[in-house]
This record gives sequence, structure tokens and C-alpha cells, in this order.
Amino acid sequence: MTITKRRSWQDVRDEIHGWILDGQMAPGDRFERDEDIATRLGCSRATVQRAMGDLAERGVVERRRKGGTRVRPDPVTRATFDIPIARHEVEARGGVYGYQLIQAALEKTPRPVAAALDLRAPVEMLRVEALHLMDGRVFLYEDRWVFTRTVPEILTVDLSAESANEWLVHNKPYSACDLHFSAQAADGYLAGIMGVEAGAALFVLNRTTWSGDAPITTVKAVHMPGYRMVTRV
Amino acid sequence: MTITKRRSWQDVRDEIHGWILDGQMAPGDRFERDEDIATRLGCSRATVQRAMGDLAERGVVERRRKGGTRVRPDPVTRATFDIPIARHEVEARGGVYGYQLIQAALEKTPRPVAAALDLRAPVEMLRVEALHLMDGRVFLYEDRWVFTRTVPEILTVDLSAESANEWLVHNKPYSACDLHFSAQAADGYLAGIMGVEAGAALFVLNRTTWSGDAPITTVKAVHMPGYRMVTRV
DNA sequence: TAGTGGTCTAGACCACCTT
DNA sequence: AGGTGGTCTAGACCACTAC
Repeated sequence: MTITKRRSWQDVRDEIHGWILDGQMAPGDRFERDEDIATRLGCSRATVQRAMGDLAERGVVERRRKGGTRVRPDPVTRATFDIPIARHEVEARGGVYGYQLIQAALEKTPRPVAAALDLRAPVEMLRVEALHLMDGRVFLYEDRWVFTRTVPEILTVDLSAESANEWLVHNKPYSACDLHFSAQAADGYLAGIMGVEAGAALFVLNRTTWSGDAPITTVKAVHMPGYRMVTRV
Repeated sequence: MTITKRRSWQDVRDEIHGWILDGQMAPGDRFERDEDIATRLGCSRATVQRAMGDLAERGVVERRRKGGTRVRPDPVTRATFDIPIARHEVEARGGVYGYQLIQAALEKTPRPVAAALDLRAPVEMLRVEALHLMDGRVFLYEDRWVFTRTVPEILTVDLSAESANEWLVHNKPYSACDLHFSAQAADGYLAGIMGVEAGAALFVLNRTTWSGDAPITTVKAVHMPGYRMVTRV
């Protein structure tokens, strides 16, 4: 007697993905209708839907009503990253986390900062510069602007004890977020503050967040030389 | 007479997300059971499941059988990127794409390259160096190693006409992919080949792919100065 | 306009894990 | 051991869009 294990949607997904990996289906090729695949594999249409939906989310396959499902003609690599809190990143690497406030003060934003937050004109905001340390050495320098009109409570926080990042993450959820990754050479100021050679290539992350239409904060996070952001798909 | 529009799972998701954004639910707080939420919102449990599943995928919420659903105590920023083919990236920016092969030859891999591909010892592979151009200027330099044991057909391709990247994307699907992003200063060789100043900070992407356990290729893609990788969540 | 994927529902059963 | 989320099914209807 044969025990037929029930097929899960992951099994169905892997089976279908297998047709692509072994060359049965090439970029641009069209699949049968979900319902026919379901019949052929002996599962319900909903299960095929779930499997195909997953492949579509990963950029493997393209689905269109009436147009059917095709292997993406120009496959893209789709990667997902978690940007952790600095403390967690340091601790995940087995280091001892440290934090050091450089300065926090109300200042008028430079134009590019206002633009990043979708503001037409410069306004006064809270600027916070701080260092995140691993084992006593600089891991990350952050230069942050907090929109005090949206987050007035930030002015009552002791930013020498708690990083603005952690406070915001725990107290001000966002609904939209912009991320820019780039490379930048250390200028004199960065070199001095981070303790690296002038000209060193640094990995930079700019993050801007909003709650609805209201800007919350924009931050430039500059990583130590040699930093790598890694993911596996 | 009131028209009650049926609630979609996106509506339900946004409603639930709203409870977090307006502070009704704070990090660590536990939600009611899906079924109770469904009753309260007047939809089926499956719809709440779909909505909560989406929030969980985005890192907003944590779900555990028997443990229920909670707002993530330490929210992370989860970002998804598409890494496009160089040609498409250039064309999407409104530029004219160009491609130039520097050299392609069989060479013994250096140890770090073998290690990236999970190989114990160096082996002979096809090394391909090439430039991708935008409006005649260097946009991207790639230094690639192709595992000819997995992809022997690559040896029959005219790599001066078609980039190895595009050929692989269209002819050799992968099932696993490793990505590393970093910053690197231009050394003399890179500066010469890319036409930038020595010491310029460059954005670097290392990508390694496998089909099952079989390594396919590993490539280091070095972007022009000022390049930014952008995403919006 | 007809074919295809997208979603909702109700019910059942399963798998995991906290208590 | 029991409660909670995870999944499967069958059927219905909807929404897009290729033809």
C-alpha cells in the first residue's frame, strides 16, 4: 500500500520551479492555467495559486489575468535585507556595543535634507550626531535630523543615554521608508570622528521615514571601512 | 441606503497596521486571535490570516502558533531590491547602453574566488572581464568567473557580442544566490580601466549563484562613482 | 467578450508551541 | 494538553486584459 503524502504549496512551488531549473520552461514560456496544473498535480487550484503567487513575488514568474503565467523573460535578482538596529548588529557579531552622543541641537536644515523629507523649504529640526561602537571602536557614525513638528516628544529624551534610533524605533512607527545605499570617501571630518584614514571608502546608508505624509526623520549612517551588507536568496 | 463595500485583505491589513501607527498597539503588544479580529471586522478568518501574513512578511508583526500575534518588539527595516541587468538599468535611466569585452580566458581561480563558490580547492574556470557603458562612459565594470563544469555551453558563446551576464540570465536559471554589498576605493587598475581617479569610492556588488549544489558563477560588479542603490518601502 | 488570475467564504484538519 | 496560527479544499464571484 502506498502512502500518498499530501502536497503542500511549497512542494508545488518547488516542483514548478524545478520545471524552470531543468530547462523544461525557458524565459518567456507560458504555463498552463492554474486549474490544469492543479488537476495534473492532484491538488486544489488555491494551492497552485499560492505557489505561483510566491514565485511571482520572488520575480521568477509573471502573472497576468487573461494573459496567463509566464517565466519572466528578463529575470531579475530580487533580494530582501533586514536593516537591524546598530546594537543588534554589533551583538550579533559577538561584539560589545557602545554608544556615544556627539551633539544634539536645533538647527536649520540644509536644503538637501529638507528635500529628502519632501519639504519645500528648510525648517528648524533636531540634529543628532552620534557614534555606535563595537568593542570600543567606531562601528557606525550617524548624522540624523528629526522633524520635531511630527515627533515633539524627542525633545524630552536624554539622547546621551539612549540612541535616537532606538527611541524612534520603539516609539514612532513609520508607514513609509526611503533607502539609499552608496559609497563615499572619508573627508577630513569623517576621518577624524571615525578614526579612519582620509579617503577611505565607506559604505553609506541614507534612510528617511514618514508616518503617512508626516516626515519623521532622515539619517545618514556611515559604516566602518570593510563593512559588508550580506544576503542570501 | 448604505452601500457596504466588501473588505479586501489589503483593507484589513491597513486597518490593523493603523492600530500600530496610531499607538493603539505598541511593540510587544499581543493582538486578539485572528478569528476574533475577523468577527470584529466582519470578514472571514482567512482574510485576517492573509493580512497578518503580509504584515509578518514585512517584519511589522510576529506570529507564533499558540503564542499569538504580537507587534515586533524590535522592529527591523525590511527592504526589497531588484538587481536589474545592466542594460535595463542604463536604459531605465534614459541612457544608451554599450558593452565592451576586456578579456575572456581560462584561468585558475584565486583561493577567495573558489571559497565564494564553496569549492575547497582552486580550479580552472572561465574568467570574463567586461565593461557596461552608459552613453559611451563606463557605468559598471564586472570581473566574473564562470564554473565551466556546470555551464560548459558558455565556452561556445561569443562574449564580445553578448555579455556573460545576459547570456547566463537567459540560459542558466539559479536556485540560490549570495549577495554582498560593500564600498571599495579604486586601485590603480580599476582607476585606469574605469576612467576614474585612483582612490575614488566605488559601490561594489558581489553576486554568487548556484543551481542546486552546483556553482554557476561569481561576479564582482563595480559601479561608477556616485552610484546609488535605491528602494522605497 | 471571454479567458485567466485574484479574492472571499466556510469548514475541516494539522502542526507547533506555550502554558 | 489545549490554544493558536498554517494550510487545504470546494465553490463562487470579481477584475483585469488579451484577443
